[in-house]
Amino acid sequence: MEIKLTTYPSEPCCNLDISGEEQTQLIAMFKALGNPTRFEIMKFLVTHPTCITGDIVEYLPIAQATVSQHLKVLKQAGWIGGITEGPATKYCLQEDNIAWFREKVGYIF
Amino acid sequence: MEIKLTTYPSEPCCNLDISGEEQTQLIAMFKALGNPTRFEIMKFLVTHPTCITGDIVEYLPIAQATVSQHLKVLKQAGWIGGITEGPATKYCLQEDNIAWFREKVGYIF
DNA sequence: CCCCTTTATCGTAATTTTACGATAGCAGTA
DNA sequence: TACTGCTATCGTAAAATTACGATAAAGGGG
Repeated sequence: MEIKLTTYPSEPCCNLDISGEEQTQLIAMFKALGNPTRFEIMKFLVTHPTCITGDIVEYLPIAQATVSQHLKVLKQAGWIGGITEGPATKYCLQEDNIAWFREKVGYIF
Repeated sequence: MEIKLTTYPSEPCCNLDISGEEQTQLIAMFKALGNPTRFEIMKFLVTHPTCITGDIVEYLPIAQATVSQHLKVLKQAGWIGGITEGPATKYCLQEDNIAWFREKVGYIF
């Protein structure tokens, strides 16, 4: 027979069990994705792996300098990585960090 | 026998298959959590369900007005809900929205 | 009704973010 | 070496965010 508690403590819908460096890293990733332009860049990279900066500039309605700045934010947050390829830079999703994000979010929510 | 492709298209590590209103909502939730103070408020609410604003003000080293502002952001993003209880306001996690967030993130990553 | 408690909002200052044009740097090519 | 193409960085302006004190609003107690 199952005994059910009808009073507190009730089961919280998430634990948010994270702290320190990991929390800082996760917050940085949240912050980076909390911007429509950067989210679009991420989506573009899913369908256009290893594309170069110019491809993204061509795709988005914003200036090249702004795109470069957003790419820097995404890179520093760990979402993407850039590889210099001649005069261009090829960007791609940082799969290991994305996997880490997926696991952490899956655990704390 | 399994045939393995060694060239593109390779399997992307996430699909980010979202758009429109849902994407806007998700970005707003990312943005709201992309702030250390607001993240701490969320963590506090996990361990202190239905606490009032004053409890959070007491816990955090920032002014009451600032806390109230952060609570507003979290509420508008859908993370929390507030119930007026006499002169005070009881805040709690918005479980349904959090569940939605968990499912969406689980799907697109 | 007056006061006290609690919280949201207002006004404002400092900081950060976002965006752009201009420029510099770097790799490849003629 | 000069030139072209591509991208990062610089300088700067506009907008948004963050933080605070002061004030207003609203509920409950005397």
